[in-house]
Amino acid sequence: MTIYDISQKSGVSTATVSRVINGSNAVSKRTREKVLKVIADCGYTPNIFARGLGLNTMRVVGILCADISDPFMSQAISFLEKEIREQGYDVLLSCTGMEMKNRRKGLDLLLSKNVDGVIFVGSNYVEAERSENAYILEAADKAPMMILNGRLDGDNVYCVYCDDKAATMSATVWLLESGRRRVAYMFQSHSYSSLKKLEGYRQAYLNAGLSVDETLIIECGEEASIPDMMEGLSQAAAQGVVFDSVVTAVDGMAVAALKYAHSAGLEVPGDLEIIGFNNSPLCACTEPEITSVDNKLYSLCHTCVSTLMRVIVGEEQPKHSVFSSELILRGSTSRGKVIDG
Amino acid sequence: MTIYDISQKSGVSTATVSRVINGSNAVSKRTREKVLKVIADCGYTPNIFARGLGLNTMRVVGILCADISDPFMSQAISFLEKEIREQGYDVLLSCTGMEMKNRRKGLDLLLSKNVDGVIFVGSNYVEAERSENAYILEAADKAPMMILNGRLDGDNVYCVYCDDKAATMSATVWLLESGRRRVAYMFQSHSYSSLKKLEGYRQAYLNAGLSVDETLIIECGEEASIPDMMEGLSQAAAQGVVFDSVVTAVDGMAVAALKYAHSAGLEVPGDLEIIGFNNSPLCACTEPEITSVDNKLYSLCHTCVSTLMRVIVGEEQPKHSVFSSELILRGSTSRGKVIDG
DNA sequence: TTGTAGGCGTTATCAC
DNA sequence: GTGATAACGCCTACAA
Repeated sequence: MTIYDISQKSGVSTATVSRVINGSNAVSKRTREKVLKVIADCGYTPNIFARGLGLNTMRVVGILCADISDPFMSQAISFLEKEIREQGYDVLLSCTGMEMKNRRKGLDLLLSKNVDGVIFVGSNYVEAERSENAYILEAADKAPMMILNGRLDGDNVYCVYCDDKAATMSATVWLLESGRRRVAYMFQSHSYSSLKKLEGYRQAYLNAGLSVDETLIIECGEEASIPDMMEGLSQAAAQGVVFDSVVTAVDGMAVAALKYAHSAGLEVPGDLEIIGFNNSPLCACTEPEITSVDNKLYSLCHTCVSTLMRVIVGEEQPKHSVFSSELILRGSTSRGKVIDG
Repeated sequence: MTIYDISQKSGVSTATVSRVINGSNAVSKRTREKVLKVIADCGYTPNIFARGLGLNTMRVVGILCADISDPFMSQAISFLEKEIREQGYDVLLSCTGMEMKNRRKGLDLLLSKNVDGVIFVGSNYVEAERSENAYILEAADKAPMMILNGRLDGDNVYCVYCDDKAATMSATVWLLESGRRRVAYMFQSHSYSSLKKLEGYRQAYLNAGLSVDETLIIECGEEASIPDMMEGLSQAAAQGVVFDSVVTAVDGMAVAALKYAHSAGLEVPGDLEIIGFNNSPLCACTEPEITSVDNKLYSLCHTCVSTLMRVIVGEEQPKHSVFSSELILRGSTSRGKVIDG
């Protein structure tokens, strides 16, 4: 069943059928209805490949992420997919893990399918070191690159992110103002975002006129599991590091901190206050629930997609869209209003 | 840069270039090398749309799910995506929610992109009522339909699932054999899988020579949140329903049950034992951790993709692949070996 | 408002 | 082993 069959059955030319399909208004009402009826009767759908060949697009945007089984990423992708679909585009998904070689390959594969744009998901997907991101800058030649929760400057590269430095700073300040003096900071990756958060942590101490105790900065391996991270805290404690609160780079680490507290017989928030990052559903699964930095994921995703769509149609768009975070108070901190189950 | 340019620059025909690109061995070594060099020099890549038009495939499989932000689904999709990519196919993702109209539309959209196969993810995606699934049977005309964690019989429809009835039965039996007599069952959807689980719950009581108290079967709304589900248990308790343990249809409900216990001042597992379903990462985030039914998600996904690939190349394949589950013991139950943090 | 015809870039089928 | 050339199905000037 091709456009040619339809044109025959409805006694018009293929051009007219094409016009009807594409909603051109240069078709008489009578003709349109006649053709539409034949199309409906035959259950005809245009061949997407032929159309792609002519138009040089299949209306698809590629999404690249390290690991979709991560709750934060899957939440992001859930938002993105919905927005993208509403714009009449499809989503090609590629999960590459963190290995650079695979990230490159994933992007190339997406480009080889002539996607109309690429979205990089995950604060840890874009490296702090600019040279590491060269492959993205090159790719931007072929399609717009959208960086969600990361920063990268380049032609045809657009970033949508939360001010992570300010966010971690205010989380740390919150604890300092609650009277805590030994705020630990836990993090994993060396992404741009991760380093910004660390800066924010330091800034909070500096602004308070206090100096930073470097032993309070606890780094876990890139692939650390919950037990690994608990172990990290245990070891720090065993080595004499004293901390009365923890700020973490992601919620998963906050869960680990909570479980560490439980295993060490510490009461939360009395003995240990904990603040996570991302305000993911995980925060509502624990007891007590976890205070976390809401980095406005929905807004980020919405802006990301709408910016991309405008770029695709050739509109000038801001290279950076920056949102502010918000501290969502729950039971793992003691001061202020508490939202808990 | 087209295949024609390459043919000119290397002084051969487009046919030969095409042969080289596609690894045909009917090309002399000399010619091949010459062409390969030109291709490399020009950085030429074949136009994917033109190729799609000729071959009538773009090597893409569609994945359909209700909600990728659900940890279980995102884990499944993570596994599936990896396997699919290893087979040289790309993944087109569509999250449709549970509304039937949208599920239909999602499938149609995927089919209109001429995907080589469709995978339905999620035990609650395929309905118990066969007539509700008619749209899938029709679609099977155009591409193989793979049902992950659900059952549906039809031409070109393949199912890969865990024996949910047996799984829930053994979870319930486990509690009965621990001496519990008031095992509640919590569930949400009316999917095939969900009904099978309920059957398993009933069967456990029957096999033990006990009768089922229908008030112990607690149904939550399709879209119930954790607080909603906690409320469901509270209400049941308030209405005089006595239960000493809970089996749930998904882990999220087990989290809710745990939080209910906490709010009601019940000790877990002493006053209330809890068993979840799916063995998702959530189970390791709570205190105590949650005993859950492992339904062998990785194996399901692996088999699903390898079956699909074989179907695509025309091999005869089993219409049903059934796996057995396993109860993973953690701190929310009291008997036997406990894996906990 | 409608029709004709050429082009999009590959692959496949023939001959040679 | 290689080269012409005809599909593949749609879109879109350009003509009428």
